[in-house]
Amino acid sequence: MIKNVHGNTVDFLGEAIVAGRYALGASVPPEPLLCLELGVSRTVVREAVKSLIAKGLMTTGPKVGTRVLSEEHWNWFDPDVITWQSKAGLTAEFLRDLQDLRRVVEPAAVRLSAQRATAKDIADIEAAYAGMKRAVEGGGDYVTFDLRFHQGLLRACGNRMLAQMSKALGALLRTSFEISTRRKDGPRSSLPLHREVLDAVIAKNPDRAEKAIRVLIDGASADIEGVLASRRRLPRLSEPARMLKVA
Amino acid sequence: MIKNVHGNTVDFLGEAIVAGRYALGASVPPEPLLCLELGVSRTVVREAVKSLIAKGLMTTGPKVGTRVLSEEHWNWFDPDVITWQSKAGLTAEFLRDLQDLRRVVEPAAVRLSAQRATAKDIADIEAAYAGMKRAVEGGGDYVTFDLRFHQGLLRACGNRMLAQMSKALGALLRTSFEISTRRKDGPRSSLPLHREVLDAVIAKNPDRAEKAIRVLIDGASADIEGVLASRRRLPRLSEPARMLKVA
DNA sequence: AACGTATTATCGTCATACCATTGCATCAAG
DNA sequence: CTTGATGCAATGGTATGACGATAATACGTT
Repeated sequence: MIKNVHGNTVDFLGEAIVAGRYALGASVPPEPLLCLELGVSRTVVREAVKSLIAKGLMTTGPKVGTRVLSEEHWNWFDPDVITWQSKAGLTAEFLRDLQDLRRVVEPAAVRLSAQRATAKDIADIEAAYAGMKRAVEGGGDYVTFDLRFHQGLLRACGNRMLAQMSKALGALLRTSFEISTRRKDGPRSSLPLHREVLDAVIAKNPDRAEKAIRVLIDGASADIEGVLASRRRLPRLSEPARMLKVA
Repeated sequence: MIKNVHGNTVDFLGEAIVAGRYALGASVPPEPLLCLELGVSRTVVREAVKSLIAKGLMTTGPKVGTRVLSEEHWNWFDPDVITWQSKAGLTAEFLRDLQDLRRVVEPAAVRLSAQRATAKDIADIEAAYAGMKRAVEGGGDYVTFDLRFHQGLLRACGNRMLAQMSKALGALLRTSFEISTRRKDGPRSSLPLHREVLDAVIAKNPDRAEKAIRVLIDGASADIEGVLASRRRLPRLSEPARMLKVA
C-alpha cells in the first residue's frame, strides 16, 4: 500500500527490524547512510526512527547510534508491530503466544460483554453475524465478517484495555479463520456456534456465553496446532524487501 | 525529570492530551504556533507529534491540522500513555479497567508461570521477595519490591504479550500497594500471601498458585474500592502544567 | 597499569525554503 | 435555490545545511 514517504520508511524499517534483518547490537546504519540507502532526506529518516522508538523497537544516542531493542521492549499490542510480525512470517512461537492470550482474554471479555453490552454493541455484532451468514449462503468474504464479529464482542466488554486486544488478536483470528475456511464447510459449521455466543450475550448469560466461546476457541486451536504440526513455519505473506517509492 | 527537548515536548503534549486539555475536534494549534508556545523548533514539534501518532494519540494531515484521537485509538499498553494517565489523575474508570484486566490476566499468567517458570525467573522473584521481607523488618521501600515481585511473576509465564501487561498493571499495583501500605501492618500481613504464591509456583502447582494470587487480588480490590467509595477522584500526582526547559 | 584528557563519530536541534494535499469559498450551471 | 466544478490558501510533508551536545574510544600522562 502506497502511503507517503514517512509511512513507507516506517514500514520498511519496522518490517526489517521485526523480521530480524538487523542484529540486536549496534546495528542500524547511521542516519546519513540510511538516507542514501532509502533515498530519502534525513528529516524523514529521523521522524521514522522517532516513530519506531515510540513503539519500543529502537533507542538512539549520540555516538552510540541507532540500536534495535530486544523483543521484550517492543509494544506487542501496537497494530503496526503486529502487522509487521504477520508479514515477516507467523512463527510458531508467535501464534502460540497469541493463542495463550486469546484463551485468557476472550472468555473473560465475553463474560463481561454478556453483562455490559449496550444495544449498539449488540447491533454491531448482529450486523457482523448477518454478514457471515450472507457469506455462507451467497459466497462472500466470510473472514472479514468473522473478524468483525469477534472484535465487536471484545469491544462490548466496556473495558478499554480488553477491547484493544482485539487488534492484536486480529492477526491470530485471521490466520485461524483462513485455515478453517479452507476446510470443507468450515464456515457453515461454525456459524451456529457464533449464533450461540451472540444469543447468550443478548440473554445476558455470562456462563453460557463463556462456554460457547470456548467451543469456538478450542476448534480454532485444534486447526492451528494441526497446521503447526505439519510445517514448522508458516509462509510469510510479505512482498520483497524493496521499499515502495511513492511514485 | 529533565530529559532533552524532544522528550520534554513529547511528555508535555502527551500529558496534555491524556489529561484532556485539548478537545477532540480540530484541536491542537498548528505547528508554527506550537513552536512559539513551547519555545522549540519545528523539527522538535514534528518529531514529538510523530511519536504521539505512533502511540495512537493523534493524526495529522495537510489542511486538517493535528487532531487528537479518541481514547479508543490510544495504545493503552504503552508505558508512556500509562504514565501520563497516572499523572493526569487516576480516574475511577481507569482504575476499574485496570482491575478487570488484573483479574483476567494475573491468575492466568500465574498458572502458566507455575508450569513454565525457569530457574532464573524464580531467582528473580525470590530476590524481590527478599527485598519485601527486608523492607518489612528493617523498614525500607516495600512498594518497589512488591512491584518487582508481581512483574517477575508475569514475566515468568513465558508469553511476551502477557508479560508486557506488567507495565500497564504497574500503575494499578503501585496505587493499591500505596493504599495498603498505609494501613497498619499492611505489608507484614501480605508477606505470607506472597510467599504462598511463590511456593506454589516453585512447586509447579498451577491450581494452588492461582488460588493464592486471587487472595492477593481480592484484598487489593477491596482496598481500592474503599478509597474509590470515599473520594470520587484520586489526587493527581502531577506537577503544574508548565513545561520543563532543559536548562 | 590506572587514570585523566582529547578526539571524533553520531545523534540532537535549529533555521529556511519549497512541495503536496485538501478543506473551503467562490462562482457557474442547471 | 441547489448542485457541481474550480481556484485559493492553510497546513502539514520533505529537503538541505549548519552547528551544538554527548559519549565511546584512543591517546598520553602519571
